[in-house]
Amino acid sequence: MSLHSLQVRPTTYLSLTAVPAHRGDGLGKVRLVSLSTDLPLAERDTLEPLSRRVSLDQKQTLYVQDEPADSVFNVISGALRLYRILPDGRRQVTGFAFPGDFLGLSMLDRYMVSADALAPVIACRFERLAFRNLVCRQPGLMMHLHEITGQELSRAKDMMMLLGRRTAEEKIATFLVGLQARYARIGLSSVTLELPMGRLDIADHLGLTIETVSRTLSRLDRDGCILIVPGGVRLIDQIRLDRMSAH
Amino acid sequence: MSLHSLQVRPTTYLSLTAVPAHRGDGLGKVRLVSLSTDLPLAERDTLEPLSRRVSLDQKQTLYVQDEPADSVFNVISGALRLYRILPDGRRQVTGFAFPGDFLGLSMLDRYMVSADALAPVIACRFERLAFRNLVCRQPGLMMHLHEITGQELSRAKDMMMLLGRRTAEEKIATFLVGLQARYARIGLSSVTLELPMGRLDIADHLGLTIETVSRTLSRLDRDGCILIVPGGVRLIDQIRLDRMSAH
DNA sequence: CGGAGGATTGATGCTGTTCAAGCGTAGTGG
DNA sequence: CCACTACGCTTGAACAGCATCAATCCTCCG
Repeated sequence: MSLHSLQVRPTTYLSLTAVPAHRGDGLGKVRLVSLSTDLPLAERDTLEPLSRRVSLDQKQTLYVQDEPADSVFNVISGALRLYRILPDGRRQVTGFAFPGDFLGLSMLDRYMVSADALAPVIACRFERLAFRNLVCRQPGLMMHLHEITGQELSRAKDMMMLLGRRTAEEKIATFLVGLQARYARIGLSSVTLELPMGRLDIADHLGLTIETVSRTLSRLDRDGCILIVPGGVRLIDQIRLDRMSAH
Repeated sequence: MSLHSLQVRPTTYLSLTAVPAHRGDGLGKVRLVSLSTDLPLAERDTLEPLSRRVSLDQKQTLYVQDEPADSVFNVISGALRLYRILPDGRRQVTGFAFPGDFLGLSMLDRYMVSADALAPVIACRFERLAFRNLVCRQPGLMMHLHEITGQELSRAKDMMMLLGRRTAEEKIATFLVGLQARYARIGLSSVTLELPMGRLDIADHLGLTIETVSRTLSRLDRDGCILIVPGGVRLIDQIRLDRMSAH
C-alpha cells in the first residue's frame, strides 16, 4: 500500500472529507462525504456544488504564497510540499501534505505558503467564500476546523523547537518518526516509510543542507538504526529512533 | 509610554477585549468590552461572568505546557514569554505575548506551551468551556477568533523560515523590526524599543546562544545600526535593518 | 549507450558554540 | 557612604558541527 493507492483517511467525528464520486458523472466532480451526523444532508448538498476535483501532475503547483487565497483544499491522494522562499533563493519547507489534510483552512486573504505536488495529487477544491459562509452556519463543523488549525499550530511549535534547538541527527530522527506516525494515522502502517520528497526537500524542511541530510541518513544506516531503500527508508531500531526524537 | 502603562489595544472590527472595570466593583472583576456591533449585549452579559481578572508578578507562571487547558486568556498589560522545554533543559521560546494578545485561543485540551510573566501582568481569564460555548453561538466572533489563530500560524511559519534558514544577524534584525511593528500595532510607536525579555530569552527564541545574541547586538551597535540602551534598544538605521530582515 | 538528475562521499572552511574570564549595575548590609 | 554580592551582560579564545566546494556514483530513461 502506498500514497498513490491511498485515497481517504478514516476520520473520527464531525469530519469533512471528499472522495471521488461513485456515480459515473465524468471528470471533475466529487461527492462530498461527511462522517458526522451533525452535518445535515441539506448543508452537505449546499457545499457539494462548491467542490471541484483538482488533479495535479508531479511538480505542478496548487497555489503560490501571497496570492489571493480563493480556495480551500482537501487532499484526497498524493503528497505536496508546502514552502516559503526568500528573495535570495533560500527556502523553508514548512511541511508536507498528505491524504486527508486540509490546505488553506485558516482562510486568510492570501496563501501563507506555496504548495506543489511531490507526486500526482487529487484534491477537493472549495470556493473560499462559499466554504466560509457554509461553515459559519455550522458551529460544530467550524469548531472542528478550528481544532484542526490548532493542531497545525501545535505542530508548528514542534517545528520551532526542532529547528532552533536540535541537532542534525535529532532532526532527521524526529522527521522519520513523525512521518511514520502521520502515515499510521491515515492507515499506512508499515516499517518501511515511503519518502515522496527528495533529500533537498528534507534539508529545506529541517534547516540543513542536502549533504548533511545524506550523511546523517548514511550514518543512521551504518549504525543499524534505519535501512535506506529505494524511494524510502525502513525503520530498524525504533527504540533508538524514539529516544533521539523524544520530547 | 511603556508596556506597563499600556493597557488595551484599539482593535478594528468584531474584536473582543477586556479592560478593568470602571465601576468600583472591587478586585478580580473585569468588564467585557466588544467593539463589535455584532456581539449583542445579551451575549456580552453571558460571557462577562466567565471572565476573571488575573494578576501575575514578574517570573510567575500563567500556565504550563501539557497541563489541561481550562482557560483562555486575553492580556491586558505586561509581557509574557511562551516556551517549550526539552527533558535535557534545552528551551525554545516560541514567542512573546503583549497587551491585546489572546492565549490558548486554539482551545485544544492541553496548553501547547508554558507561559510566564516577564513583567507584572494583568490578564483577563475565561473559563474555556463556557468561552467555547458562547463563541459557538456567535459565528462572526468565532470567525474572527479563527482568523487570529490563522495569523498566529502565519507568524509561526515566519519563525520556521527564520530559525531554519537565516543567519544570526538576520535573526536579530528581524526580531527587532518585528517587535517594533508589533509595538506599533498596540499604539507603542517609538524609535526606542523596550526589551522586557533578557538576552537568554532572545537567544532561546532565535535558536542562538546568549553569547551570539550579545555579540551580534554589540556589532550592530558598533556598525551604527542600533544603539543599545538600558532596558532596550534604539533603532538607528531603519533602512539597513529592514533590508536585513527583508522577506 | 549516453545523458540527466538525484544522492553520496570527501576535503576544507566558516559560523556559531563552548568554555572561561571580566564588566556593570542594582541591591544589601555594615 | 562604601564594600560586597548577585545577576545579567559582554568579550575573548578555542573548538565543533554543519556548510561549502567538488568529485563521483547510481539509477532511471530516452
